[in-house]
Amino acid sequence: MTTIKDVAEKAGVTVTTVSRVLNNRGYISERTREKVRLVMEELQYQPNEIARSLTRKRSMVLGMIIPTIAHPFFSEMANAIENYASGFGYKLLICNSRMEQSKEKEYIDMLKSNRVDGVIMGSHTLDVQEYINLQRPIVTFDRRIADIPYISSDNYQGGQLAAQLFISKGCKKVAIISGDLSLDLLSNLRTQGFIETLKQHQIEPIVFQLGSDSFDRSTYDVLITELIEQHQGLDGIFASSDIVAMTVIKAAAARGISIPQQLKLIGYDDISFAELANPAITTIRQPIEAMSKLAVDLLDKLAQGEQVELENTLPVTLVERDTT
Amino acid sequence: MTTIKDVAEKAGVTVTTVSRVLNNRGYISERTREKVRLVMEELQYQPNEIARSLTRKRSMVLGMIIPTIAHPFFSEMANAIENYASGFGYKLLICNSRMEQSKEKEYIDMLKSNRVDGVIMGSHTLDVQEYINLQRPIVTFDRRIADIPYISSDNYQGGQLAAQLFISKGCKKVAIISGDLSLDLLSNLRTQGFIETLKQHQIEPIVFQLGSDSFDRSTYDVLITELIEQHQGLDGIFASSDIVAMTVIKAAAARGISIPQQLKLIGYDDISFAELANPAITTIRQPIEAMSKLAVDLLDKLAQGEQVELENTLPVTLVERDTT
DNA sequence: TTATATATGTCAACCGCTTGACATGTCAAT
DNA sequence: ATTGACATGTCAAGCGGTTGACATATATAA
Repeated sequence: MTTIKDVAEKAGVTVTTVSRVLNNRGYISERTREKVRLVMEELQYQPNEIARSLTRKRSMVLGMIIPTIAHPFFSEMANAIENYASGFGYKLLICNSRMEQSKEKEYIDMLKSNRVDGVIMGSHTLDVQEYINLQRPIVTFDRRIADIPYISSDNYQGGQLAAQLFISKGCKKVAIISGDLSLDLLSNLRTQGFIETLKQHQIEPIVFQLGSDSFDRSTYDVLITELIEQHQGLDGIFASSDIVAMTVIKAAAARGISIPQQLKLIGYDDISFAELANPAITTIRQPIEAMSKLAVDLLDKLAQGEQVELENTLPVTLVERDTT
Repeated sequence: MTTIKDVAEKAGVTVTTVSRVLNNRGYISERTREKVRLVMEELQYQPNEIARSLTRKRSMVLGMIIPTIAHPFFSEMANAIENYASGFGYKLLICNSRMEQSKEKEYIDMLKSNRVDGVIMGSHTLDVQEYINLQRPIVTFDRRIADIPYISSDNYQGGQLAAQLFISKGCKKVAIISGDLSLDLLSNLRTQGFIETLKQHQIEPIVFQLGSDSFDRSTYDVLITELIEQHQGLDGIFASSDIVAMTVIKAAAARGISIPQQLKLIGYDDISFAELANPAITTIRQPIEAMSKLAVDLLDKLAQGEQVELENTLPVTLVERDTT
């Protein structure tokens, strides 16, 4: 590959000069600048970013550790992050932890070794200490860890909104399908908001926990079928994600339960499939785009040594479609 | 950050020795090895991979350029690729071209500058030459470009399978919703296989092209509604992707057309949502996992300077569910 | 005329690690 | 006593760029 030296020689200048046009610093006449640019073109010169990263001590790479990019919520988020971050010149490294501690640890070390400029944590199986040892800008999604800035949507509000909708529709016997409540995740506030709001209206919801392995869809249907069969007469289900909601739709259809007539259903996330589902899912929309931008902005600020807000909670909105 | 020098000093050896235990080369006594390892632990030493990449001339990074990671087909593929590639020690850089030439070009240059060890191209808006200029291992999906190895599923066979299923179900008036046939994509062979097979049975399918911007879902419903209304009495639709199929389901439901009774529907890809849809979609399954592995294997071989097969077509399978 | 901004060059250290060349020393086997 | 495998060290160049220090030359403004 052609190096800066090759360019310098061919252009009849020194590497310092070439470096100057490359980085726009120091004095350079338009003449020289053009000459150098031309040679770069001719030689198809691409500066070696690895070498640059080494000296600059900035890799311009962001790492994102998530359970799996195959999950639409994460893939939509990764998409938004990459789109926005690329505007800053950042690249995005994807790491699928598969919710395994060992993988998560490996990735953290890897990102550290690769001197990424920031880490976005969307998978949280490790102890607090491991994250802190990262020693570089980091933000988490939906989990509060020590002094690490976190981003989340207003889960409590999400629960409230869902509850209020059920109430306004006159539901009497409702259930919430939650994630693993024993995990220290902010998303569990949804359940809290949901329950508390319903209680104010003298309704005691059934709480149904989906295992901790909640990114594994294969067990969903069995569990959800179980829920529906054990609790006849349910007239409202608040699912912890749109994917779970889709499974509920299928389970209901299989039993001849009509949605929304007999059973009302609310999802969570508003991934693009929520609208595509049949019937289209009423859901609590997380502001994925805004959360993604915020993540990048925070990391960028942290990288510049700026202080940032630790708690970043964005509002959710109810998107009513055809399941309520 | 602690460097190899710090480790060497603290362990009372030279950097050469530390480098030796790091890379497992040369003679090293178990004693020294342990001593060095211990110091690494204590100092929380993480070798700077950027520096290593610079000398080794291998970044251990793979780049993947796709229209958008938000599309389930690509996110599932990225997931499979990342999972498999991480076993080789490769990291995955995601690039969303959004089907824009300028972005695609930028990413190609970026990957070149970052000296990635391989590129997976799933977005093809540029001229052949641009890809060749990349000068490093590259594989493409679903497009044949000069001497670049490509991977694709057997699209023609996919079209055949769909056609045969319609025939066996006794469909008489069928349509295919294809992508942009003017693009030089192997996926267009689906249409060919479909049409040719049907013609052998004296059926002339209606071919309906979805614009080239086929990763933009927003226009789907209007177009598909149009198709259904303009061609009353359709009893079979072969959609170019499961997502399109989901839109067909909705459009049909909105018009009271029952699937599969009145209209049979076959999707393509078998993304995980195909099964989750209501009704579950009968589809042509692309072997995403196998294709992904193959991509990594090919790149890895190319990186080692080995020769690889240029044409890599993997068989598809029909997965019959509830829409046929 | 003098001061100052502009334009370029030379030189060399540095980023953190790898690696080849070569020297030296230990220890066990012959 | 000799040989050779093993263990470690020293030295230094190289990967491709960046950057500060300093020198010099020209052009322009005061």
